[in-house]
Amino acid sequence: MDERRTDNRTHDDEAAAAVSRFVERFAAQLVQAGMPRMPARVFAALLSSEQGALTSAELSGQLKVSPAAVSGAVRYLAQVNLVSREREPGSRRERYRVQGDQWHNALLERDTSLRNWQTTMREGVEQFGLDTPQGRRINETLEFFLFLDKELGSLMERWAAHRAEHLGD
Amino acid sequence: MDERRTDNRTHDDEAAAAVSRFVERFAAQLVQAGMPRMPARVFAALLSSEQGALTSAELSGQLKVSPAAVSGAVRYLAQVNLVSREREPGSRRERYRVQGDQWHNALLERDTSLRNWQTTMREGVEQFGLDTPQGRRINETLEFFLFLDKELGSLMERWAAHRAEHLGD
DNA sequence: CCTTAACTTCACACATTTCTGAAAGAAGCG
DNA sequence: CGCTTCTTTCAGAAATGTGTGAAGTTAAGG
Repeated sequence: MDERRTDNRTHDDEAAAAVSRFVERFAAQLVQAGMPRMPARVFAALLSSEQGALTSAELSGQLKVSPAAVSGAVRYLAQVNLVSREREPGSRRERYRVQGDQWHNALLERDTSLRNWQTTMREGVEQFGLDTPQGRRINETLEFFLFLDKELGSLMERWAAHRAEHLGD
Repeated sequence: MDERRTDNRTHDDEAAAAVSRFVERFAAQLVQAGMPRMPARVFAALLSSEQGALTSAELSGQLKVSPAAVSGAVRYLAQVNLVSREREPGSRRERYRVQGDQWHNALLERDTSLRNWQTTMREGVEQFGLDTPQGRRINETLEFFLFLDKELGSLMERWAAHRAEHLGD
């Protein structure tokens, strides 16, 4: 691991490879958590980029995939509010940026997902009735989701506070 | 266990179909949350069953899949601690049971998953260093996971309390 | 022991998902 | 306008995932 100042070429390659290793590991974890592969890789690359933003071409080059793949991945990420698209003024290039702190929120998927669970569970309770073991079991799950919905709100508030305090204003 | 009435047949079929509809909807939601298809269906069926437990044969019949498929699904579910296997004493039958309340915990994946995130993020911070924007960004994510780890503990305690009060005694 | 029921493993077929190359679509700039 | 550059769409190829039948493994019960 003794990399002297031989020349910039190998040095840069090393660095790029190291970044790539982290990106792929990060992406793998996102995949495990249920995110499709390419969106995961794109997101990890963005988060690991200096500006927190990259162009389509940069992503395409760095991840060694076609522009088409990047396009699809970005569409997905934008849909779940993990990246925003910006037009660079004076160029046709589009720049994709990670939503700095909102991605923590997204991880807990509070918005729609939780509500969907609630309605599904409510239907189950209705169907089986509280006079059956199944009904009561499913009702408990419903209550759990209601509880979560309530609690996660204040949890994120506490996070915002913690964050402000720790990382400075 | 026996057929008495003439209309029992249609009545039972109705009921079974209704259960099936709920099971499939439930399963679909689990799939959307990242669970493989067959494990999702098996889990939903178990949770919707009267005893919260079914045998391999019952699952196979109810879900209209081969025993092999059930086997694979159960292996997955056991691995993520969503079901436990029980041997029925006087028989070769195996019985799979939902982990009553522990599945709520599992949903929040506190155990291993969160730790894995932490180590991945730590590696990222180390690699980029806190003197880079990337490093700081990833560090913030690391802090978020540490925060979550801490908070989810007390959240689940509160849930246990809420639950005991509401359904307990 | 041997039989047999119950579950598991494995190789393969079928389906779905995911990525690519090609072509069409937008938007700056001369 | 029309040229050029970047992005998106789309059909299809490649990769992955998923479920089945058949053979293998384990253990109950004669």
